[in-house]
Amino acid sequence: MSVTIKDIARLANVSHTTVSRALNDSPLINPKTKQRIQTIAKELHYSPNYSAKSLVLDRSYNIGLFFSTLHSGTTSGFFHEIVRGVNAVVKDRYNLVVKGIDEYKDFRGITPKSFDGIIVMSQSAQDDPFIGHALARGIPVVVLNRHVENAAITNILSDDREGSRSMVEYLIKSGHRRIAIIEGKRGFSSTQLRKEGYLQALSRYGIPALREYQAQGDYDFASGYTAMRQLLLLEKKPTAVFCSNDDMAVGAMKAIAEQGMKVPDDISVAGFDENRFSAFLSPALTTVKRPLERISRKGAETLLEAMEHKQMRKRTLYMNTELVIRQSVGKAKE
Amino acid sequence: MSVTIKDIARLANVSHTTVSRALNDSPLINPKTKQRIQTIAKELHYSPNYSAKSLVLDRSYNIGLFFSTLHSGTTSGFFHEIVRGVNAVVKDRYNLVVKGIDEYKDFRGITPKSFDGIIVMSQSAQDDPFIGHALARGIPVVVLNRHVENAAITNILSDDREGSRSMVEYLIKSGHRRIAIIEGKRGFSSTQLRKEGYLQALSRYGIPALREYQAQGDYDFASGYTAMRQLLLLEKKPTAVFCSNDDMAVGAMKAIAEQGMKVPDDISVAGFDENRFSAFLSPALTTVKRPLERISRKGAETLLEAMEHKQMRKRTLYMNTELVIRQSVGKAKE
DNA sequence: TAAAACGGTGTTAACGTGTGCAGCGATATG
DNA sequence: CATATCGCTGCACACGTTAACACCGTTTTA
Repeated sequence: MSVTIKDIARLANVSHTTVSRALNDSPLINPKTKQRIQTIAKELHYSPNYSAKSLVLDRSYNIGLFFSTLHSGTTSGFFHEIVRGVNAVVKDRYNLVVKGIDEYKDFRGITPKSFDGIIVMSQSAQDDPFIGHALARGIPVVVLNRHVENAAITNILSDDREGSRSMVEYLIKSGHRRIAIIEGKRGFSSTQLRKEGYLQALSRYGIPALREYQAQGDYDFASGYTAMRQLLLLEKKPTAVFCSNDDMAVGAMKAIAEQGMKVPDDISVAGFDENRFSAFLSPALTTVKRPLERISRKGAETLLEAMEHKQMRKRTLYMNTELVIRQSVGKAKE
Repeated sequence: MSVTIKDIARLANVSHTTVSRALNDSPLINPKTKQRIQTIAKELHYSPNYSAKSLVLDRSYNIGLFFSTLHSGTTSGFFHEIVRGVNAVVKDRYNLVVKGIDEYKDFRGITPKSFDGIIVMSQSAQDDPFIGHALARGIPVVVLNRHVENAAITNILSDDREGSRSMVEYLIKSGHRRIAIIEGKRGFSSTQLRKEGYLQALSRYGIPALREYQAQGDYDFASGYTAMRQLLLLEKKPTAVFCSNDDMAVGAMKAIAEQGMKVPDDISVAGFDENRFSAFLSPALTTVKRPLERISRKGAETLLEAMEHKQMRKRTLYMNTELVIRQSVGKAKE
């Protein structure tokens, strides 16, 4: 069927051991023999059987990239950016296996023999059993996007609380006092942190946090729309809305437009994430940039390094968020 | 280190052969022994070494999902939807390896031993060497999104030409005569097909296809914006613009708004793809729905089936596109 | 000049599974 | 009662690769 090192050995009149060494560029082998073997291998289009390599070398050549879910709450832009960032680092050195944690009935398949390392893009504490399992099995783990207290994990994330606080402070400095929030998916830690930032900003400026200005969303377009409609029903409408992500901001702007109101003249809208489309909305969206590509690259690099040294350091890396000021936020009128 | 069938065999006082059979639920084994072994295995948290299984069973447990590229021209919504669709079928039966073809320097790593099957989400003829390689190695291949003439390939795609033709016909029926197109990424076959549909529609209604109404894009938001700006510079502005995907339609709408014009009153905009956000734009985008999730699910199912029967049928499946009429297209004025 | 070192190659076992075949005792058959 | 059948289990090998160790002829060293 497919050609093995034994086939090459036969043709080169050497043992398969010599072939193995030659192809792995071992210094033990005579350069001329090595050359001869390598050309034969090339002619036969030899390529190693990775299952066999895996078995003896005890490496799977797989890296797992796990999302809490591939569905609700994981936006397309987010997903795309992460996969892209990780793959850019991993290249063709490893197979990148992309999965949603919620696709697994049990985690028996998650073993050190199947995954040389794992990156978890974690949204909520629901992922902890998964992370714990991987860790217990001795697999090097990097957790992105969420802080997890543990002995042997590197965390890489943006400081969402800081980011949303500075955004809401920006709204306040623009004169807004009636500021609403559309929250993210319930149970996601990013939801919690962004909310906290919002509350902190209000509290710093002595603005009371009104319950009716806090609307639940789930990070999807539709939820932003629905939540905004609710907010617009209020007697004392907010003059500014902080949306916990850009997708919901799109939905919110839709709801506003439907009422014949204008952004930012009648109401200001701010987002979070800096999606690719945000600059191309009308008006362009003022938002908080989260360095997702950097986070994922750094995560992949950290993992590869740890895999090499067989040592994962416990540490937490924060990547700075950044205010992106565009046109969707204006000065408050009154 | 980790527990193997031999460890279990020792504890159960049987040979590892018996353990192997018991765990694979072979009818040869006495039910009581089987039961005993299975409980021991469970207690020890045994999970098979897939590298070893792979070696002897000659299966990798990997399915490759390859995109032409993970970068320019592959939109986030598209990417997300495909990965989601395929994973929904594959579940935890296989590892889904997600890669961009352009990440490979050479294809030596693409062998039947590394991939039990491959799904190619193909955008252009540039992928043909890759597809040819996989085929030559005897790997079952399903190609989505593009038609490839070959002996042993199943193609699954939407009829983009048909879709764009019916969209442009809809524009014409709405009274438009000066209809522009913003094309997709150069070299992508979808770009070509959608253009053809546009031209066919015009020709059917005897409307001349003007060169200055055909603007180049690359499927990204920014390119839609830039292209639309060009179109708005024309003396005889188009009254309707067909954008080859929804992302570019967003960019185009931005450019229109910047000129103080309104959609659809001053100019109509149509898209293609039916992205998640399209309903939430203002105005909501009239577009062509491409059944991406269905395509990817069907692709995955077809592949799995072919892998089981070790037989890939040559055939081409077309999935219907669907006109989604919303508010971004209006009646022509004059 | 004998012994040690060296460069290059082969022998053999190992990694953890699955499987063809032989073997065993108990039961059914002639 | 001898033989065939049946149900269950184990032996031995295979999959393709790497690696510890042995080996052997040549060169260096004492």
